[in-house]
Amino acid sequence: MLADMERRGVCIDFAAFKSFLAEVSALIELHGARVQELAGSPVNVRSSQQLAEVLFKKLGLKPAGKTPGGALSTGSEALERLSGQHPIIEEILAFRVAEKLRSTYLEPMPRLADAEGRLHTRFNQLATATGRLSSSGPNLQNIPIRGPQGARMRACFIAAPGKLLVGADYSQVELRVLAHFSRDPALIDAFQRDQDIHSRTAALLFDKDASRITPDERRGAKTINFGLIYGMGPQKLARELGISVNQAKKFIARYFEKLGVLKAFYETLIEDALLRGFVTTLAGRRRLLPELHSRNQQAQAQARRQAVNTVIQGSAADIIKLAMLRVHADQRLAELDARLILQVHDELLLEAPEAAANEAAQILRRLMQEVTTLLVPLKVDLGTGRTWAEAH
DNA sequence: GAGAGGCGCCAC
DNA sequence: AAACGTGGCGCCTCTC
Ligand SMILES: Nc1nc2c(ncn2[C@H]2C[C@H](O)[C@@H](COP(=O)(O)OP(=O)(O)OP(=O)(O)O)O2)c(=O)[nH]1
Ligand SMILES: [Mn+2]
Ligand SMILES: [Mn+2]
Repeated sequence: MLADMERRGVCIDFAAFKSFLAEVSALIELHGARVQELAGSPVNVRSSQQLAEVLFKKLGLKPAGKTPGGALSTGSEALERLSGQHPIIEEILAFRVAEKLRSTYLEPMPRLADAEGRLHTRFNQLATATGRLSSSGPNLQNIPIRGPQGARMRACFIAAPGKLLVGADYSQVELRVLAHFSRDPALIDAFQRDQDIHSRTAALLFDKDASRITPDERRGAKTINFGLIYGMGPQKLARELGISVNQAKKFIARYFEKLGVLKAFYETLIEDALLRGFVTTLAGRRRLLPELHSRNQQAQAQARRQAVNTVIQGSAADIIKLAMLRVHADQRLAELDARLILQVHDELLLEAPEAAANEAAQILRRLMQEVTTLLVPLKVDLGTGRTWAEAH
């Protein structure tokens, strides 16, 4: 099945890639030149070492953090803290955004397409610790989606002439899996009422009605929700939310206030993992976590977070893999000539003849939702269109 | 020129 | 950068 998906590939819009690349290249020129001017001496903006030299020695800015290797960080989160202190910061950040698009997506991908204009990834089955697939050569699981540039990037991936893309993505999938495993009444209740926890968190964070939340705001809420359930600390939360560390501590306390059963589940899961030396997913996949017994507190804490994450992320991976087998085996989808082309962790993308797309979408949704029965419903969001931007 | 490690950053 | 986790890839730097 995965080999079929790899062989089939996905169609790309060369003209869209080309015009996007032209605009992005102009931005790289512009911001690159401004960085040179503001630095006062030639500097390779692509070199974090040279950049640190300019920012923290020449210009005397105060470093906002260090890298794991001990160097002064020039990562975007560290630079944003210096925003406003010197105009070069904004220019570096703008350069980086454009350069990322050029170097990772816009230049390489059109060159990798075959004679029919299709791009073929590899779906790796043994590359992750949790049971997820990975994608490489090129990676089609990390195509930009955020902001206007994200939408434009996704619109570069299209259906073949006469066909449509059908996208299906599990709603809040790891929160639902967590509700199932933990049996926490507050979580179970939320999903039995078909609530959108990401939107709810976004509404709280941005202080607006849940119905008026933008996709990017909702993505921000995901980071908070998954961050918190997988053990994010108050310092990072404070930074994410732009609040004080004390406020962040209170936020975390309030977040888990009504999730006592969830907390107890974490305890049981860790106890069990300590005893056995591994954790187990829904389908029985195991991950060994020897660091749970480490004398190094940091390594042990990391292993605890990994234990929790692996059960949930790995079970979500089990679920979609099973669904993919059902999709592949479905007679009606085969008759319709609706074919799986991509998997993006909890999303499936099919290519189907225009006239068949609607029926294919309904079948796909049903297969995904009903692939297994949890204590909460599995919900699938659908999209259909000429481009991946519309199908997501 | 190849390969490794570090950094940085895209996605889920 | 930080007590979220899971990935892959481009560029730089250093080594051989
Ligand atoms: N630990 C962690 N996991 C994440 C993060 N982003 C996504 N994931 C995992 C958990 C998600 O349920 C799963 C699928 O990602 P999606 O973007 O589809 O989000 P989700 O399904 O939760 O919401 P949605 O589809 O928008 O209703 O990937 C993250 O920032 N941290
Ligand atoms: Mn989803
Ligand atoms: Mn998704």
